[in-house]
Amino acid sequence: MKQARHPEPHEMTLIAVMGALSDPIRVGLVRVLSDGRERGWGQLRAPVAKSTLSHHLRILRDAGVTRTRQEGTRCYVELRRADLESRFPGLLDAVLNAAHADDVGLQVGLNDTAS
Amino acid sequence: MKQARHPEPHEMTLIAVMGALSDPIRVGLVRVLSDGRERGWGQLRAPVAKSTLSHHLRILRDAGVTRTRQEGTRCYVELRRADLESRFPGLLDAVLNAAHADDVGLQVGLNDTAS
DNA sequence: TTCGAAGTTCGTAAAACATCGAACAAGCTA
DNA sequence: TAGCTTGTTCGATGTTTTACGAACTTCGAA
Repeated sequence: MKQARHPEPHEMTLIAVMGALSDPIRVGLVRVLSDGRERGWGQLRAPVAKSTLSHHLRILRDAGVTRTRQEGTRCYVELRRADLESRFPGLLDAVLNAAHADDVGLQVGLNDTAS
Repeated sequence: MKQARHPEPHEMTLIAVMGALSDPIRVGLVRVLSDGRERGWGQLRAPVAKSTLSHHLRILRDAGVTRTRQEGTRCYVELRRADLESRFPGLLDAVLNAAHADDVGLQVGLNDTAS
């Protein structure tokens, strides 16, 4: 479990980001992270097997949408809001607003832990 | 070749639109149409077979991104800018700006016809 | 050092997608 | 009517995506 590679802003591509955000589970994950707070992997709740959740988080990470930090055996995920905004201005907000208005990604949430 | 069905604005889904806009050919088509002018099918130039182009135009149409109008054997395509804007505010512009800055979809263009 | 917890990776299977050429349907035109 | 033009649809193929469980790796705890 080595530290995963994250793309620099200039390495992000529109197509990869659009692809990453065209799956309801991943949009749900992004919504959960949209308050800017870093979340523990285990805190994330989605109706898929953990290997599948790992896969989705990888797609988001590889596209540059999220950043994953390792700490011991745990890892923490956060949205790369500023990087996305500088690279693709307005895109993330437009998607988040649309997802909110449309109730996309509600199947994803947080486990009830002491926040 | 009956008139194709187009989704009403309330039938459009974010996921379908994001999916439609996560392919470079389709982003290129949207860019070509982004000046708001209606274009003839035959005017559209993309490095794929015509059956494939037809497929891409269908994905865009089914997602609600474009409208296709039939006239005799010809058909004409246009961007549904206002519908998209009302349904997903800011999304199309963000994608178009990013695509422009990033040179996404340049393989798509117009045939040199008397405009 | 043995065990459990946390994620990732692997192997696999099913579905979706992109692509092509061929066949087709519908409307002009000769 | 016969033929041409314009796009769509069909059938096939290879790739990508989503998904699962099992196996694996790391680290922390007992």
